Amino acid sequence: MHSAQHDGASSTADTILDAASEVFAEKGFDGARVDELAKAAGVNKATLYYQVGDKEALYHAVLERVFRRTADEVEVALQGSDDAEEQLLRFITVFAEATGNMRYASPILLREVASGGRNLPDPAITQMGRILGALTRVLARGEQQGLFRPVNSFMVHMMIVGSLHLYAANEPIRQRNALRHPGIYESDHFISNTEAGEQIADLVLAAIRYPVSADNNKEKA
Amino acid sequence: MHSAQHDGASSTADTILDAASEVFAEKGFDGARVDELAKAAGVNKATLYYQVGDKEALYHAVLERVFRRTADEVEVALQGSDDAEEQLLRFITVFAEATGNMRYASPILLREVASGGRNLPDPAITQMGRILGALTRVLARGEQQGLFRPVNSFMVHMMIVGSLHLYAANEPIRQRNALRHPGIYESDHFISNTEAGEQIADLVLAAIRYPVSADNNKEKA
DNA sequence: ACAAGATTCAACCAAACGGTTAAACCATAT
DNA sequence: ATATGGTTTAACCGTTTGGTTGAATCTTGT
Repeated sequence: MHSAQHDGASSTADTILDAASEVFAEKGFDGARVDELAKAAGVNKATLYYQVGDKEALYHAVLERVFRRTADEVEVALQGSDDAEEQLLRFITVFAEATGNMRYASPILLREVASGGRNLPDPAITQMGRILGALTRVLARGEQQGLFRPVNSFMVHMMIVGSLHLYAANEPIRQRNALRHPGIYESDHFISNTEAGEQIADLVLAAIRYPVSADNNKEKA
Repeated sequence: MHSAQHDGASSTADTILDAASEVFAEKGFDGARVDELAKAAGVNKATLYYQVGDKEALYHAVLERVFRRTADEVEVALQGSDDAEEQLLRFITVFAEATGNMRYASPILLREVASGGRNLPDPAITQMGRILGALTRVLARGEQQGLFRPVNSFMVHMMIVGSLHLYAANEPIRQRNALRHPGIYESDHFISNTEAGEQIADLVLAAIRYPVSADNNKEKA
């Protein structure tokens, strides 16, 4: 191998992918300029074409990588437990953590859905399928165990993914809205992504779990 | 008024806004071409500039209109009932209907959130606030009435809006995924937007309602 | 030390883009 | 009839854009 890349060290291509993830998240595919992508990665534009390919190839690579990472984290988190409730809790909190840490994930996902998957390559769809599959298995197990009531697992997936991505991506708008109303501070609008995950987990569990008893639950609040 | 517009008839500007809503939904602000916007409206490009203004002004007008329409429908739906549970049900189903009918609404919303509100004018934020405000009042009333447990109403808003917009905008990807797996047909992935609204309403109600009794609920499934 | 391939770069290009212009069109009032 | 002002249009323009090129510069095997 005549590559400049040493073992373990991050290659030029990785540097480009990292930078491109943030630029694409901020500007979207059409809004991002190739000059800007190159500049953000600190390489010449021709280097970008040499290392990754054209703008579309770069975008595809970014997409697959972000979904693969999320899917990996989720699948790992579900190992080592066979209690469905525990697994569901882990699924949601780990998903929330992942989207909170990869700040570019939510904007990219939302834009891609909005465009009808116009630039979504098949490998990226496969990664999304891994995430949905994991949740579906957890819900099925919970139903078998008599813990969860039967639900449309795809809609539960929409609830979890939709609320957490929307909340994470929302942040700039929430900030701006707070500036518009300097008098009042809505603490509900500014919880961390982790807290958001916990609250969504609480709500989703309450939504699908067979209730235990009316009096028990009232005390939780 | 020397305008060519007669009472009630739709003006050239309205025609442009209608067409632009669909083009912007499909392509996004950066992806939409002004020539394309003009062609979709059936007018000359200069007419578009004369009637509405530049590309950004057109986009702003589209945004405010779509959020205003949704907010109007939601607020109307809540009138004529003072039962919080009934109101919450109406909120969700009407919201689902509105996003289902205005097919451009979900892509536009998702893209705008993804971009951090970069092109979001203050009037549009005001409209979003009307929708959130309506839900917040319903939840507060339900809590007062002893029907709902105390929850972060912003996160409940994220759940409802996120899941329904994500589901609606998702459709092309679901279709494509179905083609990728011709053997299996996942009926859960292809319910109508109305049905999706009903399922989300069911889940959200279960999430925030004080449970009545374990045995009662098991029979509902 | 040197050959050879891998990698990076500044400069360049054609096409596409958002926006403008001056002229034409059309309905109405007098 | 014709003047008036709102409205529409084809043609045009300067800039930006994604992508390319050939030369320069590293890296490695011998």
